[in-house]
Amino acid sequence: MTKAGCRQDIVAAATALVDRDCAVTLRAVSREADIPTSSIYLHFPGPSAILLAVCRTAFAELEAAVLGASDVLAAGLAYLDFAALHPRRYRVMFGAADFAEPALLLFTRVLADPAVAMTLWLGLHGLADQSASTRRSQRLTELAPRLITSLAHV
Amino acid sequence: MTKAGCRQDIVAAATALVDRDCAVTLRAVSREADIPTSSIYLHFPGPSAILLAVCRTAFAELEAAVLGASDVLAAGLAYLDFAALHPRRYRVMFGAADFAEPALLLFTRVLADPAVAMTLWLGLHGLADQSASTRRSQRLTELAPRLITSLAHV
DNA sequence: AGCCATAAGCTAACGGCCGTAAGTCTAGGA
DNA sequence: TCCTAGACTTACGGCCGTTAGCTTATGGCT
Repeated sequence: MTKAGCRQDIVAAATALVDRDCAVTLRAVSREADIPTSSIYLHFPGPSAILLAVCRTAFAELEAAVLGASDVLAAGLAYLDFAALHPRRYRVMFGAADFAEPALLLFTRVLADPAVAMTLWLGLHGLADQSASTRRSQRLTELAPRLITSLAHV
Repeated sequence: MTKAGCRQDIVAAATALVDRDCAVTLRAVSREADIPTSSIYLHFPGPSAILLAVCRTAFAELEAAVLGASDVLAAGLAYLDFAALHPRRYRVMFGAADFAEPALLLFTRVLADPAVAMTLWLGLHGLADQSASTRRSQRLTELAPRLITSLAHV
């Protein structure tokens, strides 16, 4: 038997590339997953489809974390934790792909008022996006709870 | 006399590429500015230096707009206006490059308390980053003033 | 004024990585 | 046994960064 991997292996390999912030190219993915480049076409039509799959998987994880929280503060902190834990993945989700709409919907499930939900998410996103790129995380996490409670009571 | 352009032409060409969200490669810039590729080396050591110059120029413009505002609300709106007017440039500034520190400093000049300045900027950045990528701008601009005043009085 | 060193401007090419596809080989069911 | 579909190798064309080398203009010196 040969390998040629399965869809899941490919997504895992691509995710690893994202986390190391390498470019997600067919060749890089095939190297990472140790399968021939052209075998990828058996599972995906092209590179962008792989990236989309990575984002969908990552978003599902983020969604579970947020919905598993007991109150608004915990949900906000869970959101920020995800971004701090997987900074590159977070940036790809809202940079290359556009998962803003699903994220918004996510917070309307936590916080009924849509305007407040949007405001909260925008603030969280600003913080998450920046904590993803710099070494300011210390200062940022300190004021996260204040930011969240402030935004949730506009 | 020949062309070969000058530093300014190169930055302008690269900025145009960013705004059209094309990749800023030496060859793309040289095509855009109508100069030979290798002439770029007379002004820049490589592609990333060009992108940095683009970001610096854009940030100077953003800074002028924010500092020209009369009060905090106007400053916040000026910040958002810039992002809405030059969405790709904004994303490159805080994505590829990291202009978070300067932006933070900028708001400590508008708003004395550093913690409040940071909170305000994080909220603005979240909104700006998302208004840059989607057609939600309508809904977003409506709640911008509320967001700003709410954040500026944490 | 005439000449030459120097630097600017440019063409062309090298090697590398990319997406994609054509073609070969192999295993396993009809 | 033959046929089909998965797995794989190889190659094509394109864009990239970078550099070597040619041509042309410039400016100081005799």
